[in-house]
Parts: sequence; C-alpha cells; structure tokens
Amino acid sequence: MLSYTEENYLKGLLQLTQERGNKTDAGTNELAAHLKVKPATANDMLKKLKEKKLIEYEKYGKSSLTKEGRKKAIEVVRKHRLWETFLFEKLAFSWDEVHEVAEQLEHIQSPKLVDKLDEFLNFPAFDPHGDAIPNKKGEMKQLSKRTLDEEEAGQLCTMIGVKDNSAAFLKYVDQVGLGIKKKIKIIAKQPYDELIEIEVEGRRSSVSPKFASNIVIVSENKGGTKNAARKSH
Amino acid sequence: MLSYTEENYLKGLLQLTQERGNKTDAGTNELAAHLKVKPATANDMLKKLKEKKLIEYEKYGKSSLTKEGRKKAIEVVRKHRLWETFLFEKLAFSWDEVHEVAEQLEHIQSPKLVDKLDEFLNFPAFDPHGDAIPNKKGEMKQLSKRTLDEEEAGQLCTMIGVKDNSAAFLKYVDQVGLGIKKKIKIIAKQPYDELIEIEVEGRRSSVSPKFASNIVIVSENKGGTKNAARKSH
DNA sequence: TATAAAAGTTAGACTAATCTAACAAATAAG
DNA sequence: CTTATTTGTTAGATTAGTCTAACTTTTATA
Repeated sequence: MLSYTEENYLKGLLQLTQERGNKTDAGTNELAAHLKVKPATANDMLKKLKEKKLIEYEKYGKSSLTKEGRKKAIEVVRKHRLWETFLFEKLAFSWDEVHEVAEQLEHIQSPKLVDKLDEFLNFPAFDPHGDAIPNKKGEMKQLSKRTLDEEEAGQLCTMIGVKDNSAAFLKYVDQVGLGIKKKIKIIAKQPYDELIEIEVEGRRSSVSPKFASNIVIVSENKGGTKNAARKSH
Repeated sequence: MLSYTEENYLKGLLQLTQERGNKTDAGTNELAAHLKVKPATANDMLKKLKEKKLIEYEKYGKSSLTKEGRKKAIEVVRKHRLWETFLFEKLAFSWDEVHEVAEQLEHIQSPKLVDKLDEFLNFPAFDPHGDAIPNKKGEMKQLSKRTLDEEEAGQLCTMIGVKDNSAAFLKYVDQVGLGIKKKIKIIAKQPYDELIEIEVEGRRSSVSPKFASNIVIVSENKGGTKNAARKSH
C-alpha cells in the first residue's frame, strides 16, 4: 500500500515525463519544483521509491518510472480524472473547481469504488479539461491535446474540455453554444484574419485563434486507444 | 484546519458520548480502545485538542466536547453518512461495504462538495444503516434507532436501514420485498408466537422478532428534527 | 579546458502521530 | 480504611515527511 505522498511523487513523475513531450525521465529539482517541496525532500523520497522498485535512477542522474511505478501512477491519474468528471457532471462543479477537490479524492483506497464510479459515469474517455482518462487496464486515448485552432476546415470534432478557466472565457464558450460533448463543424478558416467559422447545433459563429486554442477537442475518426503503460526501458 | 487524525478523535468522542446512552464525557482508555490506539497516544492528542479548545477535561478526569468540538465532530459524521448514502444508492455498494470507504471519504476537505453531494442525494435524512444524517446546520432527526419489532400493530412506518449485514439476513430482506425507503404496515403482532405480520407493497409476510429487530425504521408522524449541537455544559 | 553555475546529495533538525515502559492518581474491594 | 486494581500520565524512542545549510558532482560556458 502506497502512502498519499508516495502516490503524489509517482504521479508527478508521470506528468513530468509521459505528458510533457514524452521524455522518459525527470530531474530531482524539476520534480521537487513540480511537487512544491525542496530538492532534499524529493531526493529522500526518490531513494525510498527506488528501494520499492517503483522508479529507477543512477546517483546524480535522472529518474524514471519502472513498469510497476508507471502502473501505480496511472491508477492515480485515472482516479483523479474520474473524480473530476464526477464533480463536473454530477455535482455541477465548474471547470476550475474540480482539480483541487480531485487532488484529495484521488487518494481514496478502494478498487471497487473506482470501478463503480467509472461505471456510474458511463466509462468516460475524457475529463472536463479534455485529458484522457485511463481505463481499468491503464489504456487511454491519445496523449496530446488537440485544440480547435489545430483542426482543418471541413472537419467534424467534439469538444472535450477547456484550457482557460477564466470567467470571461467560460461565458464566451456559453455564448457560442459550446460545452462538453458538443459537436463542432469547422466551416472555414479565413486566411485574411485567421478567424475560424464553426457550427454548433446548427448555429454558426466566428471565433478567434486565441479562443479556439483554449477549446480542447477530439476529431472524429481519430484518437484510437493507445497503451499508456509501455515498457519502462 | 483539522488533521485527519484530529477529526477521528473528535468523531470518536462524539460516538462515545452522545450516541451511546447520552453520556457527556468519555475516559482516555475508553477512547483509546475505540480508536485502536494506546492510552498514551490518546492522552497526547487529548492535550492537543484541549489546547485548541475543542474538548474540555481536568487532569485525570474524563473528556467532553466543547461546542466548537461538537460542531466539527458532527460535520465529520454528516460527511460519513452522506458518503455512505452515495455509495449505497448511486454506486450500488452493499450495506456492509459502505462504512470502510466512507471512513476515508469523510475526511475530504471541501464545504462545497458536502453541500453539493447532499443536494445530489436529495437531502437524505438517514443513511443505509438507519442512522440520522445531520443537515447543514448540524441538526438531525431522532438519535436512537427504532426497529421494526418495537412498532405497534396498525402503524405505518418506513424502512431506513439494517443492523445485520450478513448475506443470509440481506437475502431474507429481499425475499419479503423489503428495502430502503419501503413502506411497511404492521398488520398484527401475534401474542402466541410473537410473529409480526407486515404488508409491503400489498404483499403480506410474517417475520420473527429476531428478524424485525434488525430492520431499522422511522414511524410516520414521528421523528421530528432535534438539534444535536446542544450546549457543552 | 578551467571554472562558474546548475543540479543533486548528505547531515542534522523539526513536527505529528505513534509506541513501550515506568509511574501516579482515582476507584473499588475486602 | 487500607490495599489492589483500574485508569490516566510522563518520559523517551520511532517513523514519515519535511526543512536548512553545507557539500559534491555534472554541465555549460568563457
């Protein structure tokens, strides 16, 4: 059984490697900064995790998750994102409120709870920030977020999250009829002013690239399941 | 902000006083046994809680909750019972599985979460064990559990929980058509063999006093709201 | 390539929560 | 009412996670 703290270190390491440009390892100071602890503290914990065979590193070198460590980290991420989805969809929390509470809920120990929650939410593939939710086996859809501004004209896509949590942005999202799970058709991209013309539920709007870059989407016929728990070296 | 551990001591003290025969104080060894720690450990924590003005005691005397301490303890109990209800009603956990997980969930810190959860569950008055759930103000219905065997013939009541969690008992509960929130009419109580004749959704059955004593009920027109946060002395 | 800067490690200290063992006070029993 | 038992307290140690300050190794750069 891992402690709350150990789980956080593994999750941090996963975020710093897999999720940020697919590096395979992370430095002690880097991890310490991410977890808001001092390097000395992170160093102690890394020793402990190495002892438990959850990470690997050479003295003065960088750390990477072992297969087992990665598995544990993905479990924490799975729980975090399922809880975010629960808070957003069932308890009407807003996009920016879900993270903090999910940081606590992700450490609840009960395999049954996780699976029941997953089922209750109807096995969601993405959380309200558009991040993929690993399934029970640790597999998840696409690792890098696509945003509306990256989509081609003529394409059909589905909004799965937002990157900006400001009130001004979220109000604007509402105004153009957007929201989680809404289908978006890219009508055209104006070469002159770069505005993107979209259609949501039959309603057309033009949005700026700045706006579009904060709408996380998944394209139709894309984003196949990919195993996130790859070999550790 | 109270720690996970401090919350557990306050909750334990509440259970040992209010809930068990309405004593107003509890001894150090008694509390230690309840929390499964050694007396020396409980003693240290009691000192700390006294310092924080959450409990009161004289050296070598018994401890009781202050008004503030009682308030905090009731908040924990509220969270525990709301989570139990969530697990039972929404995630289809069985009666005997909810407690352990709720022990963890009760420590999640987020006032908004508690209130949203309460609303999501439609402000339940009882948890699956038939224990009253304090409302946002700390008030709750009746403190002592009534069971089916205590009910008078002719009365109408509602099942709110069970005391026995064995598979055999729960299967029997199902067989007679009983379950949480089911209305029960007491048709008659046989003086000869003490069997209780009941009607549930138009279906009649006779049950033993043993069975009936494990069915927690609330009578119609009874169980008014009572303030649990009474004066500390 | 020598040295300055960055990155990583070690040593020693602190806090919270726990323990054991020894001791002190209160209560119960004869 | 004296003594034995129960109950409560104190002292000192331990573990997990954190810190600061000093030190070492690696990397970058002048």
